[in-house]
Amino acid sequence: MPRSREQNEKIREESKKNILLKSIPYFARNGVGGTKISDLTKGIKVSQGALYVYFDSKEDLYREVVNLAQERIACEELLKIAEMNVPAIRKLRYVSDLIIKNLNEDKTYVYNMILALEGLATGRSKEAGPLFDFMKNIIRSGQKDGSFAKGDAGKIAEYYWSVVYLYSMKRCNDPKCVMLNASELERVVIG
Amino acid sequence: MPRSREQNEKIREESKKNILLKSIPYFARNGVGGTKISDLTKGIKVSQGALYVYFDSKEDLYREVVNLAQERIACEELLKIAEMNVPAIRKLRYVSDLIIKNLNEDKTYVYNMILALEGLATGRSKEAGPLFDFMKNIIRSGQKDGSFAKGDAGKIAEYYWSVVYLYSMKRCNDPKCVMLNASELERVVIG
Amino acid sequence: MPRSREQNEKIREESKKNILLKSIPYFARNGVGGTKISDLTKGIKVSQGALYVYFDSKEDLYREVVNLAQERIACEELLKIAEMNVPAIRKLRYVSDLIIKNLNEDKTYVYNMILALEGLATGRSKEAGPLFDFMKNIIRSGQKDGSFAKGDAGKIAEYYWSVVYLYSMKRCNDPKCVMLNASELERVVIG
Amino acid sequence: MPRSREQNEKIREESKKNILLKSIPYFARNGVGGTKISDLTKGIKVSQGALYVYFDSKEDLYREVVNLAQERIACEELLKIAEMNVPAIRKLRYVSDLIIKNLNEDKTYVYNMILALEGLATGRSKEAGPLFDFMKNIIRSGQKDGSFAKGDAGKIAEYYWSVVYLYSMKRCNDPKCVMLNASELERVVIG
DNA sequence: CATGAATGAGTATTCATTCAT
DNA sequence: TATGAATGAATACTCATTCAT
Repeated sequence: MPRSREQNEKIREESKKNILLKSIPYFARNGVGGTKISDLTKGIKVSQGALYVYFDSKEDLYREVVNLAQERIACEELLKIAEMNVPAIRKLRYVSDLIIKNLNEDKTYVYNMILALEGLATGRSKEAGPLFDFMKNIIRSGQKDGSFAKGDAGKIAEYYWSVVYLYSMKRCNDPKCVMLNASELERVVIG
Repeated sequence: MPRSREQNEKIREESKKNILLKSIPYFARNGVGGTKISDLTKGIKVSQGALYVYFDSKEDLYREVVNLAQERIACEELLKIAEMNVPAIRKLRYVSDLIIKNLNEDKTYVYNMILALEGLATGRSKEAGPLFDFMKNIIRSGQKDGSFAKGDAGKIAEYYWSVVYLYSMKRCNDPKCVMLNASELERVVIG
Repeated sequence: MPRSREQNEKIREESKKNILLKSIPYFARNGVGGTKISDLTKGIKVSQGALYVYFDSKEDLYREVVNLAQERIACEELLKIAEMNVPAIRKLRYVSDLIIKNLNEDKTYVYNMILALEGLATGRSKEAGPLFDFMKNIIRSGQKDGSFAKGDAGKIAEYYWSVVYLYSMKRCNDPKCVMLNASELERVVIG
Repeated sequence: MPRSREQNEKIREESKKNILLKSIPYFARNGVGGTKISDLTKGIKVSQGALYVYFDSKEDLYREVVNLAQERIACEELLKIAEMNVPAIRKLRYVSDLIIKNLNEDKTYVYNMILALEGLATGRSKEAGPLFDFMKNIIRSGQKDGSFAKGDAGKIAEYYWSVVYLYSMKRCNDPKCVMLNASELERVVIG
């Protein structure tokens, strides 16, 4: 008996999601150029053919992986902090604590962060996506209430995330390296 | 009549230096993986054979290019600041001004900076070389006289250079992008 | 529907064997250095990529080709002669007849022989493998019963195979050249 | 004052001879394919350019090296044995003793022999040159007086030299290897 | 003529993508 | 659809030969 259209659709979705999720560590560790499709597919136990059913090219896969990583970083847990009714300085601390805690405890979080912020390190900050705007808003409100340093909120946000990115890279290469703490991370914002 | 040994020595040295210098923009813009030897040699107008006379492999060339870039960044002009008889906070400002000025005015400086700090972005901060130690010393002395923020001087130095690195990448991809200014750059150090 | 593991296993084995077998004439005729991968793959109608799926390098392929050639020469037909219950002198004649007949009739046999004995011509007689020991044993037993010449059995075996090798080379370069006959070949052993 | 035509001619001859002589070990050890011009010229302390003044190509140099090696093997000392007024069997022994003695004592002789006989191992026996005819004549006269085995003198000569060639290769690769003695070498001829 | 730096055609090897099963 | 063997264009590297000095 043939599967129904919905079942097929669901299976497709799941297969695709499976590939995306499992690809994250590979691209985070080695970048696009350093990741070989043959290694990747062997590692995630998917045939090369299957991969090309769901994605047009390695680049295409990479783009979708980055999008997924950004979604997973800019998750509800993080974004709802923006809506809290607390001063910007408290928001910033919540955010920083959350990030540092996750980077310390969750290797997958490290990978996602690297991918989510990879655009930063290659000068395509616009691709840093929602995280960028999220932080810019917090900074603006902190500057308004006088608790944050003055300056271009966009540049400062970039600043903040670049440090997060660098530390994510360090954790990725050396998972035992000492993490920065929240006040160190925030210094650039608070001044 | 054959050339003298010294003449040959000189020609060899110049050829090698020529390749190294002209390779800088290629590796800075595209990294090792993204740089094709055939493009590079065509671009710098040197035969592929000549390149392999002076370097064992693409990787070898890249390493030497990075070393050269580090030397050119950690030049006398910069390093003599460390020996000046002024407070750390003044030294820091001299350094920051110098860097920002050069990043603004000199595309080559941007390329050199990217290569010199590439190790940072891949978590191999030790490979950032003399720049790293140079900044650590300034930070330590600034912490001693109380003008700088407390904290692990190594981490803060990394912090500083990571921001420089990120902005260098931005300038490289978009030479018209707005540069950060000295006080923004220093905020993380001064706190 | 995907192939079963066994089907794939079989396909792989056959592909590898196919490459090995078809490579024999190329390496026999031109040696490793004289054989170009591009020519070889074009000639045997296999993509270069496929070759490198099964073999790490040209050298690796060559080694395996030599091993195969040795197996094919030291085949059952030949080796069972050693176990016959006849005097050494009869064994030697059987062996010589078999070799000469095959060299005369079968171009492939010529190629295999060249590859199997190539080690001889480069002074690495140990690599001549089982053929070498096989002949040494016959010679020893012939020396015991007095029908063969005295002397170091190893050296005499080398002698015997070197003549076989030389004639194989001649047949390879000029398939119409006059073959030596069994008694000429055996003279070195029988004395 | 410019050199006279004769002086120039002499200098040319000497330079050329120098290259030829010094190239012998390289080609003997590694063959044409295995010998790199860059290694060769560095080893014999001659510039690459100079080599191409005297020889049109690597192949050309190789041919001349082989010719020289053949001359040096088929030297007066050897060839005058043919004219001696002694039975063929004595001539053969003189020849065998001379060859074996030289192969044992003189590395250069080993190299020359390899080059002189290389044609044999590649089935181009005609290129074995004067040595071939020399031995054929001795064999014919030995067959006439009944002291040698019957058979095609040409084939037997090839036989004889092939063994000399193989042992030269062995000495070349392992100078400590045990040499064969005259009666072993002659067996194929005497029968 | 001598030199050795430079050339570039040639060769081995890799890897994203395709396709028969 | 799923599979992984096969493809071949792309790429790093080599080396006989040339040529400016």
